[in-house]
Amino acid sequence: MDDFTRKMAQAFDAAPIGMAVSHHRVLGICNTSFAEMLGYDRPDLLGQSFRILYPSHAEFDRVRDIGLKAMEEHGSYSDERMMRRKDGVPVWCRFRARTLMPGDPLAHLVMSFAPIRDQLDGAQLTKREREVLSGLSRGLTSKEIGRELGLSPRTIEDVRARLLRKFEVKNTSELLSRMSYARPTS
Amino acid sequence: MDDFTRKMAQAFDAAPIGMAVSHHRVLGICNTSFAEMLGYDRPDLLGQSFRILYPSHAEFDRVRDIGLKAMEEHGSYSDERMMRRKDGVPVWCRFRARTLMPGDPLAHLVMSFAPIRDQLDGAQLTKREREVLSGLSRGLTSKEIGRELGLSPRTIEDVRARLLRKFEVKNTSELLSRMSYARPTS
DNA sequence: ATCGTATACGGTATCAATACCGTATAACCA
DNA sequence: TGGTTATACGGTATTGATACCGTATACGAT
Repeated sequence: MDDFTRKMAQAFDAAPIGMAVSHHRVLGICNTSFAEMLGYDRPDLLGQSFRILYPSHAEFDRVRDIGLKAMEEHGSYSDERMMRRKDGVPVWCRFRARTLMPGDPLAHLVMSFAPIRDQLDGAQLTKREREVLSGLSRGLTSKEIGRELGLSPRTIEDVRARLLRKFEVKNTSELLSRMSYARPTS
Repeated sequence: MDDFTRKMAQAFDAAPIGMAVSHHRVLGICNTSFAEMLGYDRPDLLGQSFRILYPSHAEFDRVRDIGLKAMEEHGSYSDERMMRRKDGVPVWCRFRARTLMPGDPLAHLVMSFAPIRDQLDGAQLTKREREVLSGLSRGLTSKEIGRELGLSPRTIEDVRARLLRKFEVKNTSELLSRMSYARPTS
């Protein structure tokens, strides 16, 4: 066996980002990061439909055609989407895909999934935390976010402090550099 | 050779995100996306020092120890950094790394590179601005960045202010959230 | 039922960030 | 040659962030 092939396979497996290959929305192979990100043991995923990795059947249907045109034209596509962990917890991901068959993109897809909150390890954000994070990413002060949400600035500082603890970061700048963006989902 | 290995190698190669493996800062293997992102033909990269992929020797030295501690503790590290294309154009990237040897992290690294934006609103970052931005994304204060770069904290504040003006943002938090790839540009 | 956590708010103290004022040098460009 | 920008540094003044102290309610889990 070719040494390069072996090394590339090892790199795929150990990649610091979730990766998977699908054929017509059925998972062919994936790496360790991918299985871990979604809370599965890898063998349980092989051959499964991607249906189980989305929050709902509707969402699964919805994302199918998204990006099809881009992949037919450019061979690749990227967006942000919600995935569903085995325990039901939603995971926001930066999703990237490249098709190996531009004529029928879904026939052979190579995808990468980068969890947006990669330092959090299972903890999820509360509604308040998402709301505050949204304000912070827009450069608002605690006072301004408080006004926006109808709360005392002190409360915003509490939430902010909780975010810093959760992510084990020193300040808001480091927090935002670890996150992409957060919008309130409810 | 088993079929899985072959498929994983193909997935590595065709991944929609730049990937590379290094041994003590020398590139072992990389995929097509990685070579394309940096403007090289892949064969020209194999066996090369990562030095040529950074904007300067100083930058190359500077990023070496960043994240070492995190990798010793958690096995992985992630930040945002500037890479240098073959034609000299800087590329701002989301960088992720996992080490296969936590005792000596640089000995065997698997990395992914996701370009954040090809041009930052037309604004080119100077060397100083990149250095300061790097510190800010790690949560350092002006005083700490000044120490790291051997400059007065006042100078760091000047550079920081220039960054805020360039990107038309209110504060450092908004700056760093705009630098994140996942945030839709306004 | 008690524990932990999220929520919400008050105070105080300290440090950091930001915005101004100023000077100065060096580089580059029209 | 003058104009612009980046670099580098000093001062001061104000606002913001962060870390503590405290209280209180609500809710879910063990």
